[in-house]
Amino acid sequence: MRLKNTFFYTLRENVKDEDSTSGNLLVRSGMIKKTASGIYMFLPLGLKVKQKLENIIREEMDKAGANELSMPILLPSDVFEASGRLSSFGKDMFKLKDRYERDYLLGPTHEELFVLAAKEKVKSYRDLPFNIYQIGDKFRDEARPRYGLIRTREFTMKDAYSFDIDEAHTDIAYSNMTKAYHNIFKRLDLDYRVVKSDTGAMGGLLSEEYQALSSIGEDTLVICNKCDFASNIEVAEVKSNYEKKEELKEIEMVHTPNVRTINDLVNFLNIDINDTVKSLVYNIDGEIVMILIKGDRDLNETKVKKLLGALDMTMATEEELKKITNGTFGSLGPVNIKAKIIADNEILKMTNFVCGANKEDYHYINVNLKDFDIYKVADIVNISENDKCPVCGSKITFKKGIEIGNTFKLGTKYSEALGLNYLDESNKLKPVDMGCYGIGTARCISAVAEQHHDENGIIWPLSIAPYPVCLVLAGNDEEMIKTADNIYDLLMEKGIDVLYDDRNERAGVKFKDMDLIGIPIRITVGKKVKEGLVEIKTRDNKINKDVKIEEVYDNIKEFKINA
RNA sequence: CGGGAAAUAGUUCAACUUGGUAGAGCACUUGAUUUGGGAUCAAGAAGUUGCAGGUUCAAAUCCUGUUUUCCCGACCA
Repeated sequence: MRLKNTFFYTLRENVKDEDSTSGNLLVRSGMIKKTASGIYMFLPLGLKVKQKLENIIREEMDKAGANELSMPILLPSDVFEASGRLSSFGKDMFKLKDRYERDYLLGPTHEELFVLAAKEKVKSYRDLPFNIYQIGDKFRDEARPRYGLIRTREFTMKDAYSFDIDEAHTDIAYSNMTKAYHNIFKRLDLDYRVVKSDTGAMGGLLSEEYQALSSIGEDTLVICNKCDFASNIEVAEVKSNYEKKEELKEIEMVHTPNVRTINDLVNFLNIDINDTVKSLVYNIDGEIVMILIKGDRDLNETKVKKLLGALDMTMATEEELKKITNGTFGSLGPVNIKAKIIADNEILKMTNFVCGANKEDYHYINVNLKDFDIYKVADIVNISENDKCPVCGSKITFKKGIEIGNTFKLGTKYSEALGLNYLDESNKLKPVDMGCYGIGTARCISAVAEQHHDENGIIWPLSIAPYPVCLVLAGNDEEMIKTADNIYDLLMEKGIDVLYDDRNERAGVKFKDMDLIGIPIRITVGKKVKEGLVEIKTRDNKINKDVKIEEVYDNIKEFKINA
């Protein structure tokens, strides 16, 4: 494409409403533009990248035997009522009414519709297995959109669903998808990890996430330095070997003026943080519950929810706190509390510890298990970098990741809720076993830009660069123009998509722009045309050489652009 | 949803404290000189100061409301 007379622009300065490097680069290079919080335009260059990425996904999905289809975005609410997710998605859904006041919503996800589609086909075990997918837009009213395309309210996603007769067969479909995912993310040149994760609102048996490593990642990944253990922190098991055995002393109340936090407490009483217990009060599905963890630990709400089968948990308000104690937030403890108590595993190994006395400015010392009743004990804290790998006991490392894809074994949750059954060989009615596989396509674009850039701009991998090759006309005498025109015509004829910068700009401006938008291969037609030479340079600076004009195509061929 | 900051030309910001003709850099237009890493000089064009109300002779500036955006946190298949 010739740049002159096309919709192309770049910005020299960062914009103020983008918070991430990748977001700013994508905006400055004229690929995307924010319309409202979490809503973006895709401009010509950005759309090219998006389409290339989607085509890679499409190729790999089709190769894996999946069939593409397209689902509507505007959905009647009752589709979600049947599966019970109208309430579990809650505020995240964009809701609207039609002219007859009937309830509709913009689809935040499409499991229900895919099940409805499958019901049309599936009658017998002979109709299974199959895998269907779409690449389409989802709408979620995120509380806090951020980081460019990483967390948006309208976004494109590939979602695929496998349908099988039982779990064993879903396993086959699942590993098939796993292979396809590795192919896809390798082609995008992403540095990523596969981690175990929470099944969350999806429900189901197993969930794995594909996480692109990045400092702006919103997820914390726990990775073993030795074995292949890798997990999202929200489900990483804590195997603590903490234990302290002492002769039990008698509980005693002490005056602790202005002590509010665990750190205050440790400093004031001059004690080991391991001898303190943090008491947290939560409203869990309407019930006020106290949760006990060792003073240096952070609570993992995902684990608590899973333990109780709860949907919603928020920290108690002052009003809610008053229902169970006269104490205030800085002085809570389990002794004589009027609430169920849930304790972390480590609490059982502690003796003579310190906790709040449910009376402002007072704490108990020498508290022991005999001083209160525990309703449930479980692993409910976040793993820390000081903990050991729960599988092999080696050292672990934390990394930040952007969730670019996930895969679920759903089991029969949706097929049972929505009546997707088949007749097996013995004429028995059975629910279909399902798997579900997502990729956040727009999010991948940001992840790639986040991992591949330098101070001058984006460095796209060949696979999704808006154009693989740019041709810079660095001068305006006739011989140069003629040479550049010829090269352009030749390469286009050979099927190579060239971005020809024939603008009436100085060479420096063109170089800067081509670097910013990140075209992987640059051909420069300049002064050396007189000697019969042009320059070939790659954006990553690995190649920078002069070649004979008649050998340009042979050189470009070596990059295997259309392979 | 809680806490904080902000909204002025396409964009990044100034002017607000102490009310009185809204300025600059980048981008844009024209001309000259330049021409391989975001050129220089000169001359221009560009704004209902987010919106609505109020105070005042006079409001970008003070007051009230409202909307939007951003940040920290909560939340988040």
